[in-house]
Amino acid sequence: MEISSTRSRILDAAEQLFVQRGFARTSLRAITTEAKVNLASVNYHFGSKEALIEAIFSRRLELLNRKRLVNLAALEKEAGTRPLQLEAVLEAFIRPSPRLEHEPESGGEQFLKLLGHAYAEPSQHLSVFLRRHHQKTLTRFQDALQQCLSHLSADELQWRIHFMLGATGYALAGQNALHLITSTANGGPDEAPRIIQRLIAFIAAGFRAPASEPPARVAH
Amino acid sequence: MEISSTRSRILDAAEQLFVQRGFARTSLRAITTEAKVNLASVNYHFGSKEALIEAIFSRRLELLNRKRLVNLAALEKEAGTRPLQLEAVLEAFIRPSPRLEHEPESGGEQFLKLLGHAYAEPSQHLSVFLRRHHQKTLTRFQDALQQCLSHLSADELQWRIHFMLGATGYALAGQNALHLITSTANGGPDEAPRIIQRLIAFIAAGFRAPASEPPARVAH
DNA sequence: CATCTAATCAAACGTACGTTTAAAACGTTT
DNA sequence: AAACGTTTTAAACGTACGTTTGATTAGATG
Repeated sequence: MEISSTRSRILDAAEQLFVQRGFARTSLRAITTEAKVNLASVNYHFGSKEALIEAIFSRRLELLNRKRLVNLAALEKEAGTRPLQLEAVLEAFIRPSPRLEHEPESGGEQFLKLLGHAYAEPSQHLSVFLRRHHQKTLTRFQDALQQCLSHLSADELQWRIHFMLGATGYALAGQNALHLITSTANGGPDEAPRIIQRLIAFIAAGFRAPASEPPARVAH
Repeated sequence: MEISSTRSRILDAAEQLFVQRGFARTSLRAITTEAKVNLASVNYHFGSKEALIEAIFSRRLELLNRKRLVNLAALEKEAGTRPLQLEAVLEAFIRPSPRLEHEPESGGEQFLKLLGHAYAEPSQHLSVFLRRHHQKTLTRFQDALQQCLSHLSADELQWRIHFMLGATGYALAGQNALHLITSTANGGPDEAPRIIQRLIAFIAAGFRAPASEPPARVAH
């Protein structure tokens, strides 16, 4: 049973165009032309452009975060009473990113770029929406990481998670910064597993760093 | 001699509004109203909205990258023939970020948020512009880092620089992700030095991680 | 076959936008 | 004070946008 060809055609076309051009600079007319549907059908099926954007994120994020939680649960089950391995936890979090394990059927290869846009986008509404979607997953992983890294205070851990999100998002979302450096590294399509491996090595070391002591009060 | 009160008023107002609302959703009318100047003066002084955006970035990035290079040069001079210390190089790069050493006179406190927007913005024109501005600084720092980290291949180093940029930008640009985690960490205004210290500890450890070996070819 | 609901369609609406124009005001030079 | 280039101003232009409307079609229900 197909829920509505029109509905999904809009979602697919919109996602693709939003990735390429961003939210504001992608018009409903461009979306409906690409999707080969009538202009009014967006407002009919979704209500508004903003609601369409949310629908796109819901579709991907639910799957993404579910996979992350499933991975983590499997990890914990396998470990039994032994402590979790840091790298394994990180991999459980990062692996499900749509772009990495390219899933052609779901077409979500470039979705992470969209997440990047969303976090940079200063729309209050959207960021509240994203927070709601991520919260459960993040607190869950925070607990798991705290177990691996008992030498870190909760504060310190949160900051490092923050850094991890930044490094991950940036690494996966764009080639932009890659070419900032005169690049010898060409990102072939199958470099993805290599990137994730490098990323995890980098982040794991960052997490394992000794807690930084408070800054000394300097006279000037 | 004041170059033009109108010109700088536009730059200041535009920068502030762009940070708050993004590029696309900030109209010239909003900018000129905020700046208390005539609508047409933007096109008179800058030519177009896009040129205005570039002017804003030029103003900040030139100062930012100059400071970074000056810091690095001072570091090298001080070190003489001895190898540079990794943390010092990282600090030379990150410290000049306008938000951290808040310089009220230049008003660039929130400029990093704008950089975040720019990198997420899929406008080809803007990203080319930014690349041009950053290139010299980044290759310079890449060389310095390579000296500190001779165990890393050029490829591996570039990726780690990439990760660094992500973590840094994300950490400094937004409180967004902070509150993704149910946050006990409240970011007081003078937490900035603490953040930078944590950030450098995290990144330095990431850089020092042993080079990740190529992934084993798995049958499935 | 009649009836009803959901979906599609072409067309139009109102608005907000970046940009242009042409006149006025200003400041400096002669 | 006259002439000139520069800057400011109010008004308008044309366009592209998100959304709404009302008619039409399609498919299910009785």
